[in-house]
Amino acid sequence: MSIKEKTETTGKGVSKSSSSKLTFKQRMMIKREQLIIETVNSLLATKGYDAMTVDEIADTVGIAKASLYRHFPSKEALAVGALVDTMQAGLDEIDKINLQNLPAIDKLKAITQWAMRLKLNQKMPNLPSENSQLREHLLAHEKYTDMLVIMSDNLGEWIEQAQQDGRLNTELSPLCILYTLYAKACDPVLGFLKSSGLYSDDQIIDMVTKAYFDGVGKPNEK
Amino acid sequence: MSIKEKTETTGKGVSKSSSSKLTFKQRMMIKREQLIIETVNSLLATKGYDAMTVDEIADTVGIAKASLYRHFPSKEALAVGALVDTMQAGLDEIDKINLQNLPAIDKLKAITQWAMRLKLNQKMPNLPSENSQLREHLLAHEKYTDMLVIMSDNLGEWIEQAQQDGRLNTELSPLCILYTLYAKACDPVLGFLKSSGLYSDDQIIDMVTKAYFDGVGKPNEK
DNA sequence: TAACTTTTATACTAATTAGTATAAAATAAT
DNA sequence: ATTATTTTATACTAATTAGTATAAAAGTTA
Repeated sequence: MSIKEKTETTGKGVSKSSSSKLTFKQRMMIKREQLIIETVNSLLATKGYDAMTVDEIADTVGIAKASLYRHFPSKEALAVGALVDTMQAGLDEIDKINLQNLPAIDKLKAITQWAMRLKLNQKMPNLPSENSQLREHLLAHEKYTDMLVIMSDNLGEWIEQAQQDGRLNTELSPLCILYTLYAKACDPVLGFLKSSGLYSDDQIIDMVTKAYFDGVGKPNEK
Repeated sequence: MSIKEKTETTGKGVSKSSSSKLTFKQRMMIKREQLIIETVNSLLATKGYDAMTVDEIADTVGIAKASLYRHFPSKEALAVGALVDTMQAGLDEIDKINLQNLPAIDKLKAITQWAMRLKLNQKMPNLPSENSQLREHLLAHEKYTDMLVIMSDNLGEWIEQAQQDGRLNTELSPLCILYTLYAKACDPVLGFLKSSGLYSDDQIIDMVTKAYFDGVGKPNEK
């Protein structure tokens, strides 16, 4: 491999900031890396990290394992790459929502529903379990933690604004609301309701949104 | 091993119905089986099925692996045993609650809080992920599915009663409420709030109960 | 003490799987 | 066409781990 043509690999992706001058090869590289990430996200969503094998990823993507390892140096790097990608998608969505001039409460509903739809489509990776190797790695990964902080700051602002607007329960601390909001992204209820076959995705999202914001208790008298 | 003294093993436990005439050995057997189950539940709660190893279980219990396999024939049987045990504890708790003459809504709060406390104490086993081997095994295990049906029927009655009492949101289907209730037993929010170090267990349970029944939205004006 | 049972420590097997090495095949570049 | 590069298929290593075999140690019963 000539130095001139050396492309950025190992999941860092071909840096998007390096102008629009990309060779055909680099384009293909990016395209395939996206496909890999999507596959890993799907497998993380359905099977979880431990049960997902690298051979399986390669087979699903349709490339040789050796090629996979030219993009990402390890299974953990694959998972981290997928989680970072999903986090970035969340940040992008937050930016998009911030462009519209909505009340804070509606911004919160919008991002919650975005996450739930991802989960329903089995594209939301499962969080690694509490004491896992992967979790430690994730929290040691600066890019990921940076993104997590940015997202939490942004959601935190929305939450505090919504409380000031009198649209969020002020008996609950912002931290508690933040965590419960994150939890919607991995809520098993969505999958259960879906597999019941009784509801459309939209109905499910509607129900769970109501349950979350209005509570399951005391009937809603409109 | 003489036939006379053959004790029930393999996780079925020494049948409690077989009178109170138990030899010392049988007592020890039961005692140890309980210890094993507790250990497995704790490991399932903290690490999950895949990351939990049989050697680890044996070490934690403090017995040899061979002895472990005299109680349970496989790793899956260990996990199923632990899940059945937790399910039984839930059914026992439901019976206990049914003895008190509470409004249905308070029964629902009571069982929810019982489950959350178990989770906070890291004794609530994590549900196996959607497409896992263990899940299939569980759903093929008659005892477990029977218990699940009994529990769901009982909770379903409470839910419908509470809706008739005007204490549960009637916009939500009983099925949706049932699933969200089950989800409280594995809600990651509890662990997050705990690890923040800001709240006592009671405070956490109080907050999450409020969030669940009253909703995070629209402030509670009492 | 002597006969019997259970537990333990240890070492093994067989299966799985992350990651690597290599040579052939395919693709691209000149 | 020829050269350089990349991908692929295949096979391998090394580590992990579920489950078993075995003989010594510990405990129980008579």
